[in-house]
Amino acid sequence: MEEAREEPRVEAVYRQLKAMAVDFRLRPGERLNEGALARDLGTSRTPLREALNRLVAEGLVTFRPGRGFCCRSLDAESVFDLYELRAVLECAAVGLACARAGDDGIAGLEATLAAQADYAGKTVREVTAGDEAFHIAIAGLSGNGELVRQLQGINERIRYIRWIDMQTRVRTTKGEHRAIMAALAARDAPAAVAAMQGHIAKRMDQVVAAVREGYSSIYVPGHAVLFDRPLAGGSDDAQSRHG
Amino acid sequence: MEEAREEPRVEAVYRQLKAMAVDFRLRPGERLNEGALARDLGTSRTPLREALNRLVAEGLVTFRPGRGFCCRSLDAESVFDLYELRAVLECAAVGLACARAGDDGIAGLEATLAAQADYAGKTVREVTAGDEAFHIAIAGLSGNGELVRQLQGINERIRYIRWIDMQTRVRTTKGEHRAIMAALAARDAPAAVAAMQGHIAKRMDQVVAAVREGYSSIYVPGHAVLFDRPLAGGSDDAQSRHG
DNA sequence: GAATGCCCTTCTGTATACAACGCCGCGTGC
DNA sequence: GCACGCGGCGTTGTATACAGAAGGGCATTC
Repeated sequence: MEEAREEPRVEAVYRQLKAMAVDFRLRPGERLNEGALARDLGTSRTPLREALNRLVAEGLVTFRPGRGFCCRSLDAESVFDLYELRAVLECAAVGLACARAGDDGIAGLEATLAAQADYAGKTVREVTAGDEAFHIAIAGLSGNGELVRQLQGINERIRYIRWIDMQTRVRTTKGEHRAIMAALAARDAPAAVAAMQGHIAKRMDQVVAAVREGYSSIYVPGHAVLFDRPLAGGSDDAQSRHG
Repeated sequence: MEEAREEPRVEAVYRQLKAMAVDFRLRPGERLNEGALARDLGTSRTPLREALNRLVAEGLVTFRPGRGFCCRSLDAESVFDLYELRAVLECAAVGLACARAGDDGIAGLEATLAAQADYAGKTVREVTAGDEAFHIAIAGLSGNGELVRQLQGINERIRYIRWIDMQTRVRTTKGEHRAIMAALAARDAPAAVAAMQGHIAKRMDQVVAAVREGYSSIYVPGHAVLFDRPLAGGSDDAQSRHG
């Protein structure tokens, strides 16, 4: 079972467009030319517009009647709001997970975390995907499917920022994840929530400050290639070697 | 300035379809015939499908490739998840509002609440709209636009259930709202969060139980007319008169 | 020289046409 | 008698055509 071989045009277009919007290959403020975009994606305008409408509802693309679609912009306020919302949801998730997760679920999460221990040779994209997967897995352990769904929507909108952030913060992430994991394994909800809150809030401060102080060249062309460059470091002991 | 006189077809279609989906005039499980629906709405299939795609992304409509669109269904699990998520978001909102709301914002909210005191002659739809508006206004005072946005999306999905719930619970709502308002005015975040949590959790238990125990005729045809019937009661003193 | 109005181009908004797929009923074969 | 296959009908999926609006450039006028 490689994949469902029946994939409608619009589905492929949708996924491609989403990927383009997430990593800002569609630049904000710039009107998307439907004709050209449809040609590039090898389709017609009808499925293209259907896909774009879905992305509008998800907040990845904006739409102004008569003027067409354009990619969202990431100002400091939106980033702050999204990070704050993410913190709220993830803290709630980990608290619920402490109460509801099965032992096998926690064991599985620990295994996943262990598998991510060595990030040597991985790209920023891959490491960030692992980070996101860890957080989503916790949300999954909360048992609330809607919570997972909302969180995924938020993740898509801040993924670009997390890529940037992850370029410099790889090493501190792991320890914080371990602390969250430990509290979760101990079913210590207050500790888990506190650890999660601290984990996200620290990132939020750094990220929002960066966006606010004019580093709004977050979406510069050519930036994206950095995310596919393998990282230098090895296991988490690398941190002490650098110290 | 009555309204922006330039309203594209798709926008009108979208709002009409959303209204139909919210109050389950589109019945769940039943395939929507695009041709017929387009004819009914006086448009063609293209804008109809664009609107439906937006509703899919919002979770009001589901879509299965090759088989078309149909209205979401509200099983007990979804309702539980949505209420739980709503509680998480609203508790966070009221906590943030305690810290951030301006005095004028709080005054405005108090005025709104006072204006809702008398529900004599109002329909369930109207009273529920007021209830929702109160909660959304609190979220607005949190200063987090994304939080408001997410909450509105959730509200649309559970509005039908709140209509049903509100038929019997009108009177208790008001006192609870006053308690939340008082804690918010006193900037007492823990009390406000606790009041909000209790307010929503109480409703959640009742509502989920009702859905779970086979009262899944929540979306029976003809049910909707009840929501447009004026209520009997008067001001909140009515409660003591009944007691 | 600058500003404003008009025309042209290009793009969006919507309808419609056609192709492909799924669904249902019937017939045939085992 | 049951199951499998086939064909017709209806629906969805996609392309394309056309109309209307927005934006830009040029000319004209003050």
